[in-house]
Amino acid sequence: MYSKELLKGTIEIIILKLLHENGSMYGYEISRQVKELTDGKIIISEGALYPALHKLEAIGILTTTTTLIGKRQRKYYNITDDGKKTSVSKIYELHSFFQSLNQIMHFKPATPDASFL
Amino acid sequence: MYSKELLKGTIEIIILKLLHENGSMYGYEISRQVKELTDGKIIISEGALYPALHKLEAIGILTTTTTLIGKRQRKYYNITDDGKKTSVSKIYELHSFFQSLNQIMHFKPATPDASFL
DNA sequence: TTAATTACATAGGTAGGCAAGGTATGTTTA
DNA sequence: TAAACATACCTTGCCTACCTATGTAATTAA
Repeated sequence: MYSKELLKGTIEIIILKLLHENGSMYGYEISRQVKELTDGKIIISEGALYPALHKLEAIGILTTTTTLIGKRQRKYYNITDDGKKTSVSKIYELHSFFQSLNQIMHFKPATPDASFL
Repeated sequence: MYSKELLKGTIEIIILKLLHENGSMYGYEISRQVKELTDGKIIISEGALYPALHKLEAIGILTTTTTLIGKRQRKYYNITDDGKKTSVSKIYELHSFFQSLNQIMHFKPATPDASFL
């Protein structure tokens, strides 16, 4: 696992990115998918995930629909049109930040690339 | 300027990277150089910079030598051998984190690259 | 002579994320 | 059949890195 500080500010963007791609997901599914996509290297804890989802719902970025699978509830988070716009701008911001950081870190040649949407 | 949260966890790494490259710098110089390298897009505030430098000094990553320029003091921070090791591992960690994030964000093709040292 | 820049520093507040805990159902395995 | 693990939701309390604001003081430019 990485230094806990690095993840700050990125969790919300990760959530929005996944929801933008998939339209609708439930909390546990999001946490699983992040773990799977990163080979277990990025783990979003529940104490970070659920408060973040609730906040995004509260500000109208997400809506929820709850269903029952057997007796167990499952709460789907759906991204709104507003959320999609927010998602795009946040992803863009993260990408720009990376490029700025690269000007210091020289991780790789700065190849402008906007294929992330 | 970027979301303040994104910078979290990276300030220390930025400081170590610059000091590893230049051997010795003073606080104000570091803040200027970060601003210049990133075209003003990344600003390290003094309230973040000086506490970070003091912390790194306290744990033996940096040493200091104070000189006088006219009547004004200037405090140079020098990176120790221990600091160089820390620097390398932190930079590597940041690079790995970026690669993991890319597996979610698809910013660009994941081209393994270790030319950042 | 006033403003901007250089150069250091600290105090107080914010907020995101973590650790830990709680509740409950479903499934596997020993 | 019992224990262990996985699924699925959630909250509280705490940490700490960072920001804003403020302070001091010398130097330089307008």
